[in-house]
Amino acid sequence: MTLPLHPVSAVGALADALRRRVLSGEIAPGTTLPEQELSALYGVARPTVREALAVLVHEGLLRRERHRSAQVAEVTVADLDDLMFVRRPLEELTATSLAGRRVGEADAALARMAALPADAPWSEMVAEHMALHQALVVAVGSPRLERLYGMLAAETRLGLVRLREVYPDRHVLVAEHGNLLDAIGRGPGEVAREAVAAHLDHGWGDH
Amino acid sequence: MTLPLHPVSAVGALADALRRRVLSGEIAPGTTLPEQELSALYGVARPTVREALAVLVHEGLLRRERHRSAQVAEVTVADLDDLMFVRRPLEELTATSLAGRRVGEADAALARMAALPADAPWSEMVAEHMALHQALVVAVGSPRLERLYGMLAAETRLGLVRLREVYPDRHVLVAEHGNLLDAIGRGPGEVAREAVAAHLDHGWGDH
DNA sequence: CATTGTCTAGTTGTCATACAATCTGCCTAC
DNA sequence: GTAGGCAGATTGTATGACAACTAGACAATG
Repeated sequence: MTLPLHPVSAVGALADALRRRVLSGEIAPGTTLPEQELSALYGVARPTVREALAVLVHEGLLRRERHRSAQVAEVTVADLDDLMFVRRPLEELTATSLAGRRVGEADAALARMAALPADAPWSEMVAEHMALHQALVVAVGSPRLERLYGMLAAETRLGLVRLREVYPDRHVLVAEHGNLLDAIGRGPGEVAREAVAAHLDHGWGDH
Repeated sequence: MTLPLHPVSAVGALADALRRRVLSGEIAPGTTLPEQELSALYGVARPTVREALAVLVHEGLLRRERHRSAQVAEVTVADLDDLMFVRRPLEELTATSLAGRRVGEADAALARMAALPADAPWSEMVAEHMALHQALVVAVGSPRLERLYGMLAAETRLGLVRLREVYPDRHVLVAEHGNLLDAIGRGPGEVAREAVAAHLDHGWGDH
């Protein structure tokens, strides 16, 4: 078996860089991103910029209309609700599929989350949180589930960054995910599914 | 409210054309699609071709590796299973969300399906079938559900074209979908969900 | 005053061309 | 027969250009 080592393409690198800046909040929602400007800023050709923008548009981080500059997406409360609406069945599918299994990668992410110092930036918490869910999805071993979840992941993360108030105490977040992993690892499918439901309900029913 | 009328872009038109040819089976799985060739064939520039290919790759119709021509995806049985695996929760979500509603567009698609002459090409059957499911998804009104389903739709369709043997008698297909729409329109969420499960189980448990 | 027509500047959509990096297949040498 | 290397083909990226389109300002008209 050959290991896929990832030669970075210019588009990929640029997409990564932009994604990081958007997710960190450095580029505010609504900001326009003219292609020329990015081309000059990063020293790449405009077609390269276009492809990178297309990637981010597909991820839901940017929006683009004909003959108008790409804009950083504004995430409304309605968007977050919609996001949860479609995320739920996928998370449930993940949990029931994994029922009875313990996912090492997810446990590791939880451990890193728990080990974060109290004054660590919220964005790191979010990053580990996403890594945990991502690990679960990958463990299922369904390429399409992974693709679908990936599409939602970036947008979810963008939303989380803006909703940090939901979890005033970070320990609650850690504990909740501990329960989730336990329920998946221990119980039959039904238990795992309920744990997911409880988890998703917590921060989202009210705002 | 502004109605979105969409002027066709060159990329969009090219993507449509290629999609049609792939889905109709005119271009066999495994066929390579060199960019130059397409560029010359359709009389558009290579960057335009690249963007169009990127769209189809995202839809799962084509696969591309670095420095290799794009290929029409081969749909294995494992792929179809995986496809159903992720489609199921989304279809269930759709059905439960719509429970108690009758979707005019879906009924119309069903009617068109029933009206197809016995010797109509199978691909038309497939097209109306997809239109029906698409109509249901759209009726839910969740932009993200629509996006996710759209990603799976093209691939599903590619698979259906190769599995026409599942439904030797077309009337069965029509009847089954009639039942599905009825169950959704009539019953509470649970009934609708079961109807979906029954529908998806039929052609797929065995092959 | 409100509406409409027009102009201008800026940005994107597309094209043409070119070159470097890389893969593939074939050919040669051992 | 296998290893090594060469040539052709194809993609990845860059450069430059022009047409199409949008938005905003401004003048003309009712």
